[in-house]
Amino acid sequence: MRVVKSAEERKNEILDVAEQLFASKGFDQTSTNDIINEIGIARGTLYHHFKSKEDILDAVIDRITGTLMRQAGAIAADRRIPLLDRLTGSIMALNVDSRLGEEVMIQVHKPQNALLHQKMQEGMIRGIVPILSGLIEEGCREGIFHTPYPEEAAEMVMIYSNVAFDELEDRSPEERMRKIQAFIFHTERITGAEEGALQEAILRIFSK
Amino acid sequence: MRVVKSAEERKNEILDVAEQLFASKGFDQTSTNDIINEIGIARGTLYHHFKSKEDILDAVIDRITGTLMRQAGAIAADRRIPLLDRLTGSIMALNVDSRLGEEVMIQVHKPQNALLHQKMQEGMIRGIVPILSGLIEEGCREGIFHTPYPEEAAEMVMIYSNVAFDELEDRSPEERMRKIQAFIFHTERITGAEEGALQEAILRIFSK
DNA sequence: CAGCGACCGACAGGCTGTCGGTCGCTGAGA
DNA sequence: TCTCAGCGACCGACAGCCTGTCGGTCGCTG
Repeated sequence: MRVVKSAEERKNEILDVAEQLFASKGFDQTSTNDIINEIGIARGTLYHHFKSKEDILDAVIDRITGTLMRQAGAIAADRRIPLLDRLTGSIMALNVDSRLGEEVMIQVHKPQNALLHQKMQEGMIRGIVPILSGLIEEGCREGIFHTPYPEEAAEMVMIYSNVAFDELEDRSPEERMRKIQAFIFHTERITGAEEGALQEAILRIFSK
Repeated sequence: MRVVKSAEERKNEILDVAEQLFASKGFDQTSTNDIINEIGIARGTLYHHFKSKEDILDAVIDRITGTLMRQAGAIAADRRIPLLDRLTGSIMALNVDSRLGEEVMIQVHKPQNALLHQKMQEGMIRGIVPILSGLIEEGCREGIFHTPYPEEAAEMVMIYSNVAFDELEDRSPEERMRKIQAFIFHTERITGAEEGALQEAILRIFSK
């Protein structure tokens, strides 16, 4: 049967299904047949809306990173919140909640999803680093942070949290806690914050 | 024509060709046909020696990371060299020379080679982090470094250098220099070294 | 000369992307 | 209000790849 929808509606429908399948099986293991069978459209329709399978992946990632960046950006720009809390808050916004990409985030780390992971990481870094480095610069002017390399500092923090927390899934709770503690400690050192300052900010967020 | 070789010889022949092809075209873009045509063997022969295409990739990566790790390990263990020089030396051994994997290293960063890149990174981290963290612990005992998290410090330094220097290829020389300076600066901060200490060690290496 | 293991190549089954053609919807003109 | 042309969403067969399998061959060695 032939059901016509607007291009935008159909595109989103494809992205929804693709995101779900990529998340549960990985990109390589998901065939375009899986996608079109799930939706009930023909091969031609899929390729009418997207020029390749990888094009679909890119669009899925754009949607997710866009959402994450908007959330992080909103926190970073909210001047009612103390600066340190904005920094920790926007980093945490990337690794936790975010309803939309949640499933993807869980599966993203499997070895099979290398392309997904890499593209996502690239997109995140491009989008988030400027936000974080803005916060760090602001902190330098306020005397909270001290570093001649705010941008690279942001980059280092982002990259580490992205890669290292991937392998956290299958660790013991103690190990996880240690890694997180270490991450906070190193972020303080890199940004030149006072020791324990970020730690406090994080406790402040959780106590709410 | 039928040429019989020992299993080991044939395996290495396959790995040599695969490494070269993966490096120049990427893993996904290299078909098993490319490999067997280049060597002049049949499909069955390839699958007699390796159980899958990915198995070949794993073997290629093992060879490369093994070589790099041996080099870095040798430097790290050479007690005739000052500790700081051993640290910088073993990190540098991973990103520069290494004749064998050179071509691969150049192409590894292309977006298409995501799987190659990720597997390589994982292997490197697993192998190098213990070496570096050993050096850092040693430095802590000597009073050169100061950190409660030597292992995570090593991890952070390794991950960053692996990811961030990927995108360095297409930057201006000034930007590169800045990134490298920043990396050294942050490594000092993370390890709790005196500011400028690593910088000096690196200059010492290059001046030879 | 037997047996092992390196080697062969046809084949099954799956994949992506293409292309000529169909059909529903919309809006302009009668 | 009716008609009809054109646009764009949609279809599905097909070409041309791909990986991995399997029964069988043949060289070497003891």
